[in-house]
Amino acid sequence: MKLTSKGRYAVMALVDLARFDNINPVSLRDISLRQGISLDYLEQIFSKLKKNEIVKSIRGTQGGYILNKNPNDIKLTNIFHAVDEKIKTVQCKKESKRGCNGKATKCITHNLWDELEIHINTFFENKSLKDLLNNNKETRV
Amino acid sequence: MKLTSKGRYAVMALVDLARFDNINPVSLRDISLRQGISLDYLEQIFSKLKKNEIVKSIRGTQGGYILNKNPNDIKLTNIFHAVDEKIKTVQCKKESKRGCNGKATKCITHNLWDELEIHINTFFENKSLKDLLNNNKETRV
DNA sequence: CTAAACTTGACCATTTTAGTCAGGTATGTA
DNA sequence: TACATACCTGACTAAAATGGTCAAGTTTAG
Ligand code: FES
Ligand code: FES
Repeated sequence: MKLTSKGRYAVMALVDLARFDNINPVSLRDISLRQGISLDYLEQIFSKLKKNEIVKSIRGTQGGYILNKNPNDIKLTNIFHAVDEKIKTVQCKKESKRGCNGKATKCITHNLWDELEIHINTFFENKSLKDLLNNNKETRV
Repeated sequence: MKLTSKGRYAVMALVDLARFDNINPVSLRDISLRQGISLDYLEQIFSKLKKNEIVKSIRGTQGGYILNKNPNDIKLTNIFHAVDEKIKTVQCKKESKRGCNGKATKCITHNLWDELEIHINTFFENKSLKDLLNNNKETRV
């Protein structure tokens, strides 16, 4: 059970972006340098963030990305969803009536994993980009 | 972020075992049939559970496995640890002072992932095999 | 007009996962 | 004592996921 770097980088990059986007759009190049993430990889990630309306892009020289929402309204859930970082604890398809073993009933641990998934998602729903900014300022002082 | 089937099967098999081990040891063959898990794969898993003193084995005809502890004392944490199902949210080495980007300080999201890891582990520490048995009985009624 | 920066899509090496396979060894029962 | 049952061990591997790179654009400020 581990986090993929896609989700990790997405959050990292957005925190960086949120810090600097007050004045000008922020270029991926800058984020790449500051956070040590490959530029090509960042492009993939931001393409998805844009499709999900979390950021806006500005083309041309001096272009870059800016947030499309208030940091307080961008939850980790939104970010993870955007870059396909899925929380998958159950093996079966949730909608299906069949269990993961192919039987007609759900397996004996199905409810447990479902509970776990809710537990984790709760964490993500309660964290916004704003929280991370504050948190980071605190630890800086 | 997903659970591997090693962890999932381990818990599934142990719940099955806990239900039937009152009278006789339970053979992997039976668990395999009831839960639809490959026998060869179960053997790998139980080898680890045994090394970690979660189950005991009885060889020969009519042999099988029995729990080595009270179901109330077997937490999900113990099971996951035994089969190497690790929760890995941070990228960096925790003990190291360096960040995941190779820099001298921890990255701006490190604290967040650490918090997440604690959040998940709390869930596992508070769930015992006993809870799962009860839970399952309840949903059966 | 040109350099900076976004855009798109194909491609790929490595690692992890989820097992299988092939041999054992121990022991209760007939 | 034979033999079937069930544990035990380690090597092997196909398929999927991961974590990127590479190439070839388009857009626009200056
Ligand atoms: S995880 Fe849903 S049926 Fe097993
Ligand atoms: S996750 Fe620990 S430094 Fe980035």
